[in-house]
Amino acid sequence: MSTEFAQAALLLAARVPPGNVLSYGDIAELLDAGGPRQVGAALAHSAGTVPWWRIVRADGTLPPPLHESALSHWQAEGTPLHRGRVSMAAARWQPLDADFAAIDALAAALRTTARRAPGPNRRMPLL
DNA sequence: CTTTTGACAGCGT
DNA sequence: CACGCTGCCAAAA
Repeated sequence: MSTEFAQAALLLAARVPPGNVLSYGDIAELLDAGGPRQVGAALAHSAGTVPWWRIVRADGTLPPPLHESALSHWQAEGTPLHRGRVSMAAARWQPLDADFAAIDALAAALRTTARRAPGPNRRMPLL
């Protein structure tokens, strides 16, 4: 079972529309919890259950093994690229007001459920 | 309790 | 553009 943060990170990642991306750091910042590395850890553990190619490093690249395979997805979705890497300025997802509401709710839920001993009934209020 | 380890980020050289 | 370093946060050893 994954941590609350991991679930929240994956849920948020799943909200990123095709053709857009968010950086690992963006996820952490939007959730106002953890850090880029925690987001990376969450995705690493997810094993394909989310559109992982929409979460990239701040410079628009992905670590060696993933970068190449991500290219086909980016091309298929029409993600703005620039010299083989994602053009962050153009591709970065700009959440709408409705999205922010959902994200804030998610972050708030995370804040209240996280940090307590892993009890039998820890549940993330889904979107 | 301390150390190591990551799908990271930013800055200096 | 490429390294190299430091800062970062949490989980695992």
